[in-house]
Amino acid sequence: MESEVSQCRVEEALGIVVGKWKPVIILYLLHEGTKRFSELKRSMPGITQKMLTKQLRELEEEDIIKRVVYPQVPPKVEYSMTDYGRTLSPILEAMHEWGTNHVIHKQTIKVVEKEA
Amino acid sequence: MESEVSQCRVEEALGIVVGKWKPVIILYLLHEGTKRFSELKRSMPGITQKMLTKQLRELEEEDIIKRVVYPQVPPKVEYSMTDYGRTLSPILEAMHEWGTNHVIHKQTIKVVEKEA
DNA sequence: CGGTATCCGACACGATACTG
DNA sequence: CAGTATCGTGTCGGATACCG
Repeated sequence: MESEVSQCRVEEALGIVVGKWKPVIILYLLHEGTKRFSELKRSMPGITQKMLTKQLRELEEEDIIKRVVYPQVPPKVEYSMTDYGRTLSPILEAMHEWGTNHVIHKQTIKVVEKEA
Repeated sequence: MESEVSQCRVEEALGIVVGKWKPVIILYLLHEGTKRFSELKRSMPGITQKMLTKQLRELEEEDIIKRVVYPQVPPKVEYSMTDYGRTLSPILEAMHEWGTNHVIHKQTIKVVEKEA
């Protein structure tokens, strides 16, 4: 098996989860199930409607989340993970765990550097 | 356990591996061991010296890779993964695998859409 | 309620040239 | 060989305003 740099498919996965709010959205929907647009917005202080809409559309485009519109007034739109989207769960959880540890590791590095 | 959006640490991990060439560099060093700057450059067609240097410096900064300079003429610099950097391996491999499957999945989606 | 439309700044990335 | 330095560009994300 040749170690061909050109056939690295990490970018394919990264492209899905990269984005200021995408990991948060995915983890939130994974843990909380189905949520309305306004609930998502309320759960993410600082996000603008434009950004939330954009990130949701991109995730929907990649079949990670499902968007259901209820034709009524006032409008109601619900978002949830697709079965396929749920396959991202191990990766996201692994990154969350690694990231948590990394925060600690960075402190360790700084201490070592100071002692040197 | 509260599902607090603000304490999502996925970004911490993402910040390390995001970058046009970082996943490629990491996977290459994971698989091939220690490599010189020129070997890395030769293995990544299209990368510029500036970008390679920058990505390597950032990975070194986070203690993912190790940089060893041999004080001689002409210069020789070797790069390799740190033990800590190797802890990224499961995540990178998982993303590579997921990404490989995603390429196939996208085709499936398009077919389904056309039939609809 | 759940969106669009428009403008704008920051920065990632690239091309190119120069250096100990 | 293994880098800097400089300049240019496109995309991402934020602020703000308006709409069915």
